[in-house]
Amino acid sequence: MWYQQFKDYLRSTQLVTDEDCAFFEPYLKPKTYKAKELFVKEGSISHEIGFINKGAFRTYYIIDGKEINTCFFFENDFVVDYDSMLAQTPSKYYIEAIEDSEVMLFSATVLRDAYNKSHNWERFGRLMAEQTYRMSTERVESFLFMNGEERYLQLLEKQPTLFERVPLYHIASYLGIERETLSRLRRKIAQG
Amino acid sequence: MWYQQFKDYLRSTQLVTDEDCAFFEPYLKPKTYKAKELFVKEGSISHEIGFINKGAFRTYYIIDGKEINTCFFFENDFVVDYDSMLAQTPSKYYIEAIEDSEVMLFSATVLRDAYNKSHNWERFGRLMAEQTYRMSTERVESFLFMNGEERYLQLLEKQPTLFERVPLYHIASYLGIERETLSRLRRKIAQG
DNA sequence: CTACGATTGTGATGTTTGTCAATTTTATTG
DNA sequence: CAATAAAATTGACAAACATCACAATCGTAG
Repeated sequence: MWYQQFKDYLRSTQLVTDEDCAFFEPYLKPKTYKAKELFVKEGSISHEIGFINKGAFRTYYIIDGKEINTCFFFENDFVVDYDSMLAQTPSKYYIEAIEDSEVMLFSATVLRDAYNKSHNWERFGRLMAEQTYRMSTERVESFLFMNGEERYLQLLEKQPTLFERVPLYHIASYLGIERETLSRLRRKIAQG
Repeated sequence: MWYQQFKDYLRSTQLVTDEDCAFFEPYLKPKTYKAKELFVKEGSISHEIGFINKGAFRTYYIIDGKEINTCFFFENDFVVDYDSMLAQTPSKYYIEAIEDSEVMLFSATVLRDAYNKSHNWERFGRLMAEQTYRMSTERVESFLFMNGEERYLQLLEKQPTLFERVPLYHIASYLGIERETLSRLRRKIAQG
């Protein structure tokens, strides 16, 4: 059952009790997305968060007619435009399913209620924010301290599964380089 | 009085009560830093957070013998290696006073206690984390979507005071470019 | 005021990466 | 399996940026 996976994930964090979980249950809505279907459209305000049971999503931005990927989400991740959700401002991004996917949806309002009613959920929210912050700073540092090749090698090491599920031209823009450049890097690295 | 400025700041957030503030008061330690004095040394674990009453700090990293600035802190900011503090891992950075400064110090342990004891403080921590997260993603985006010139112009618009208090060669590395490149950009922009 | 160090600017040159156009390889569908 | 679309590669060239060496300017202690 779909509920089960979400509950298992929450339990594994050891941050919330079964009681805390029960608060959420009535507000959870399962939903499926076909590959290429949009989860968030640029310009919209994100009211919903999805816990991914199965599948994958990408967040991208369009600039000069070119798509730039900023984020990938997979099983047991929360798919959301966190920025838009937090500030309740229009999203700058599109979020698109890149595989047929199954998610548990819940609204930002319910989450905020949970934060208000339960210290545990508030802590959960803090730790989530701190964790995403750390991922984000790592990314900033990768741009400050490394060149494209080093960023590629680091990503390859840290998230090898990414390369099995996402085409290289999506990864290139995530690394902040052109697909041609990534292709050349890979040849250079393969040749030694 | 130094306490007062910190309390005024906390009140202005409207997130914590006077009672919540009182919890902190016994643990606050005023401290001054001379310009060029270190607040955090690379390799150390950050146990302390400072609220800046007056002055300025910079966070930098040394790579290939070259300093790269990643962060600047000013009045009413918290100066801290947030990453090292959260994860309790050795800092990758140096944090240095760039002006004679006055800060209110408190320990990460006290903060964690506050998080545990008070839902209000926990919420405060969540919102801080969310805010720093948003600043961090903005920075990632600036690297993905913009070139050096655009990053410079954006920074000039968003943080004009930075340019009054920090030399350009520190700003250059913050922007991810060389000081010479920044100098040339400025000439080009000045000439139209 | 002078001298020194800190900061900023400039020129010449090389490297890295982007851009455009085309081609090859790989996957998908009828 | 053939046809077609999607993804990855390649070459030629241009633009952005780094590097090295040095010159100019600014600010401040003596």
